[in-house]
Amino acid sequence: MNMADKLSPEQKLERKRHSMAHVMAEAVLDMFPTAQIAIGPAIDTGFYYDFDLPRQLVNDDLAVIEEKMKEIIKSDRKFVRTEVTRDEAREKFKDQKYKLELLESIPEGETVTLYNQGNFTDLCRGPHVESTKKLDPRSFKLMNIAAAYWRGKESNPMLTRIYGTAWNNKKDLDAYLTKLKDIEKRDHRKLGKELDLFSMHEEAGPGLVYWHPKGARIRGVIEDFWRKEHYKNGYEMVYTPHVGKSWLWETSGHLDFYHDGMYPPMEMDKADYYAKPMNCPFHIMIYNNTKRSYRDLPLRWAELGTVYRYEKAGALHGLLRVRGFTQDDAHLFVTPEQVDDEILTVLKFSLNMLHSFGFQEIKAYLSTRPEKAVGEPERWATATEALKKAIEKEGLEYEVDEGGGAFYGPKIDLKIKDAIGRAWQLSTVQFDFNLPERFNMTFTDKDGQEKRPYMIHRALLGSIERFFGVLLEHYAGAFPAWLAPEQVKIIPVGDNCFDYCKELEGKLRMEEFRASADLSDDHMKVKIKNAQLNKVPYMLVVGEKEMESGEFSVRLRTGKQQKWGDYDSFVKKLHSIVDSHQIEL
RNA sequence: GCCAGAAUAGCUCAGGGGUAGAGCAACUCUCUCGUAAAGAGUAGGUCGUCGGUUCGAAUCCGACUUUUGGCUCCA
Repeated sequence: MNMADKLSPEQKLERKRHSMAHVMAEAVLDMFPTAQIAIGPAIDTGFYYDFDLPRQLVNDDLAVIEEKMKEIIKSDRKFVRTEVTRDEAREKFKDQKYKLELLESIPEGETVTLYNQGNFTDLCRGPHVESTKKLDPRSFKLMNIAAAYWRGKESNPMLTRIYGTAWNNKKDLDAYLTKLKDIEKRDHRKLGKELDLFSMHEEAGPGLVYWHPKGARIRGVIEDFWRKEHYKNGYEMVYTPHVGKSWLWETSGHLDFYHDGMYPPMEMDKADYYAKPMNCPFHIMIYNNTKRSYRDLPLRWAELGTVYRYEKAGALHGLLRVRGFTQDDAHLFVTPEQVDDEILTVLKFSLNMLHSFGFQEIKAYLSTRPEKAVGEPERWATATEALKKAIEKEGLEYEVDEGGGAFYGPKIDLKIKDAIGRAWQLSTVQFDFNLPERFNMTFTDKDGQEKRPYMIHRALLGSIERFFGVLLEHYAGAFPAWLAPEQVKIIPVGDNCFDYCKELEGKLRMEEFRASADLSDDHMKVKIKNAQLNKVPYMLVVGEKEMESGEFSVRLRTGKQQKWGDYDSFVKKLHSIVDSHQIEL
């Protein structure tokens, strides 16, 4: 019986991908005999291999390497495994400095193995397919050339990495390539430009977002909803400054530990002011403004607080990673007895919020105490237990990241899956044992003792910018009616209907719908096309027929026609869809 | 920050050592139209910025800015 038969389909595919990496290395060495080879593992969608090459690669090289790989695959080369001694391996790779380094890092006592196919031998744990004929020459594609540091360390030499994608067959490869195209079509940067939602400006600073009127409308809807829900759920809103004197950041510890992530200070009146990278210290200032009693707790203070963080230039990415963004932040200050209830409540709230925006598939990640941590172990235990109980009570699927918490407290992160199955982290609920100490926060308990409250930091959407980017990609720009920047486009058939359409627009606006009549002198078909391209959910085409009968036929952005009756029933129907936040049109 | 690619009209893009092109959008005029593109015309660019090479640079070279993909997947 063949070993391979016992492998799961995933393991088999991984083996193929890893073997592909070796095939690619052979092709590259054939092209550049003096190349140094580093590592070449299988990854989620294929494989890569890192090389130190005598010259820079250009995109055209990929096609050449790809052809060579196909030849190698077709020539049916066996993958041969050999066990060798360390000295034999050292001799074999005497010209390959990276391989020698890897060899040294293999623990004593572990068997050293080589894999050979054709003209290529690699220091490798394996396993591999038996022969290149098990690989489908049409199942892979070299994707891009990238740079990577040797062993991922910035101080190490830079290597050339070639990424390839590989699948079981051509069909799977094509499906993957189609998916990539879909991802490209959904790209929030592209949609943001096409739908005129936001922009960034190099003259005015990278990573800083400008919300255009249509983007601002959507953001406004999100924020209004967010505020309303928070009031319903027992929160109060606070507003705090955008800058604070260094005292604040020294006390919070940010200047010690988070200095690199902060914008540099502005000097004024001989004091240094910093743009806030977080809202927490400000909320604590409000807490500490008066003496607090256990009767006051829990306190739940929320703020759409705009923060500024220095992100590495190379890390910036559309709305998903920016330098100025608005957190949907809140801090909960609770007594020890309230922790369990409070955590459960905030988790439920968070799930409801995510559901409202159309995210149904949600997974939790619990991060526990790392080795270096502040705060008494009992508090950590209480907090971690509360988080875990809440997740389990909600029946959420979850993973535990042991020791993965921040030094100041355990946390739950929630990740949603979008329309095409990608995971995004949005919500986070995080205990903080550090700041209450540093700011000496207290409350007076029943017994007259001054005690330390538990402080919980939480964001449901994460940041508005990032959330908006994720939403945009999730819906591919076609927002549900309640979020759409424009809900109804009124399209006159001819200019004899303009007055009527104008009147209709006014009436719909009085109903608080975002509606407008297209009174340009374009032809009707063009108006429909424009509304369609703008992904306006509902189009009312109004001509003599409608003016006479008072009955409307609604064109959905899907192209479907619907009979919604007269004006009153149209309004009623639209209200029911919008007010209930219905996702479908 | 580091490596590599990119930057041409509002947008999408072509071109390329001899001085700038298309489509769409904009503007003007004509058409008044029944569910995704009516016709004609006009205008629009220091070819990202700064420097260098050259008789001549948008084109070649360098720096900078912005942007894209990487820099997490471990023999």
